[in-house]
Amino acid sequence: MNNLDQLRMFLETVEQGSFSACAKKLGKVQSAVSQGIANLEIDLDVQLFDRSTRKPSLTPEGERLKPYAEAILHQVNEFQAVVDSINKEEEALVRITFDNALLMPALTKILAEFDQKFPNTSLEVNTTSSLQVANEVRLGRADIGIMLANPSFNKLVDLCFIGHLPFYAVCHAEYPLACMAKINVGDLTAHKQIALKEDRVETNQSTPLLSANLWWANDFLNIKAMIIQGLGWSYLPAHLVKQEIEAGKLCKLDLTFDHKIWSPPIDMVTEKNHSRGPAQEWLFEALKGLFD
Amino acid sequence: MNNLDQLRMFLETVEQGSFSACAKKLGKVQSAVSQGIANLEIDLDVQLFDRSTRKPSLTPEGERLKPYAEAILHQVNEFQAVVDSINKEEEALVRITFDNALLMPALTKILAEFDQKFPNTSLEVNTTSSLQVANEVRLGRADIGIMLANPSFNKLVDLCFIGHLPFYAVCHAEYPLACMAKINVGDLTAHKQIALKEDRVETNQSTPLLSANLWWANDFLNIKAMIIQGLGWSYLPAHLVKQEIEAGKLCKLDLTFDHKIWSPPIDMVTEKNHSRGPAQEWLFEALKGLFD
DNA sequence: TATTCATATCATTAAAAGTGATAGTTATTA
DNA sequence: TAATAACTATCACTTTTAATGATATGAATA
Repeated sequence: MNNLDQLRMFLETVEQGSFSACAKKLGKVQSAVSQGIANLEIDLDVQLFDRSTRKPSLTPEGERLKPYAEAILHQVNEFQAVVDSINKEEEALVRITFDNALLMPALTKILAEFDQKFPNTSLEVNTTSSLQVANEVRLGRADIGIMLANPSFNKLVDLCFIGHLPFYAVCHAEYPLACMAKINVGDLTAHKQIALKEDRVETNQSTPLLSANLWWANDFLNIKAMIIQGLGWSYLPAHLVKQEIEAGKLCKLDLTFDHKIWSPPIDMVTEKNHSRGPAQEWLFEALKGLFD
Repeated sequence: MNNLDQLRMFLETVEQGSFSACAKKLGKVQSAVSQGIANLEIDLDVQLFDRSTRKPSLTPEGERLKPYAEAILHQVNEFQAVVDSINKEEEALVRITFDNALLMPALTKILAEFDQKFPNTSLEVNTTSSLQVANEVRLGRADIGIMLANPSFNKLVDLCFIGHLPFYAVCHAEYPLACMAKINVGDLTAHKQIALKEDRVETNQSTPLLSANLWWANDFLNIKAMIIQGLGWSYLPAHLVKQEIEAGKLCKLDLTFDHKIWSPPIDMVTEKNHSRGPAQEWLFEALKGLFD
């Protein structure tokens, strides 16, 4: 086997039911198809079509070979798709790293759209702490990062503000604070607050520390699990607790001093002065609308 | 993409590390490869090799396309293998049906060898009762059958004696008969025998019925399960109970009247006056040695 | 620096594929 | 049944594509 055009004729003739219709479809003259398939049959030493009737029909051997021919042409199409992707200068790989507090439905939706638009570009998705995000980008280990904003990085990477991540102060529905109205700072001191350990040296926590009795965790999912156990209260990303609040499993605290929802700013991070291919560019623009 | 030879040159050059070595390997002159790859690059509009050094090395784009090219050629090889199979007149499918008492290691070993010898021939394996086996073959629903011999079929199909299937009389190690020496027919009457329901009208059972208290089952595996439960004793194919006897879980009965092991004859069945392709022929010959 | 090994290029030749005309065959229909 | 329409096979011819062999050039090696 050496000639893909002959395979195309083979399959198109099966599809169309005649050599001349196949020729029309493939933009050739009838005799080209007639000879092409005859040559294929000679090459393989296999009779593919039964020509005793007006319309050529597959022999059992042709029937047996058809799926194999289809598999070849399928692979050829995959190959061509990657060639086209290369010629559009699409990246082979885009790497995105974000704080795992940000793994929300709106984000995974964007990734799904990315898959549709760039089927030939691989995506590497990593989560880490916000502090590490900027580092990963700066060291060239990620192309795009998303993190809780932190001014100490603005010299090392390109930052782009994309919105606020709303946090709710929550506790379990059975926890004493759950049914309490108009909670003030003093009311909290007696209760355990579970807070994110952020390793920030120079700047504040992204959410305030209000209770005297503090526990720490390095991941919001850990904190959520402890809150569900009824161990205390905490500020948690709204998207992480929305379902549980609606189900009545967790409660938002009625804090008198939180005039509006606590919402730390979120930055998108890219390497300084770095050009982007179309896939990365698309993802960059899409992520700007993450909080819309 | 239209030219598989160019893809072969592409991959062989990567393999060999040079155009001239590739040419030697593919039986062409160096300039053919040089031009062939140049044409491929023009056709794809993708630079595959970096020629700045003495030995051409893959560009990142070439690296990215390499596995796709390999996939195409892999499918082409599969295609060619089936073509070769067809030209050796190998069957697309061979169907074998046998009594499920015969599903023994020696048989599955033969099937594994078949897979090695005829990778492009599908195998359909069915089990049924011995009585049905000959019918399946006669009606053209199986190519080869194996069954407990039954003379009533010798007009309808071709029969070929291939050996004896040894049966052991067994019971559970805790069953009263287990430790009894020199059991005679009278000793058995008081115990429950579990026998295969064979639906034979004209001929005898393949194993004798000796107890007055009889239970029936249509599958040796069912009988085995009941024996393991300690429900009674039975004649079972040796290969089905060998392990359990060695493990001391089941016991062979010490029958005074069974001078030698009970071993009904096994016949191989094929359609009358029917020509066989090479795969079926090989399987037929291999199965003759099933009991060696 | 000379040598070796490898690639690119090119004119030429060989092979393969496509074209258009024609004749023959199989269904359809008048 | 004969005429017609719709296909396919074949063939001489043209066009396109691939292979060849010779030569020039450039990179590694000693």
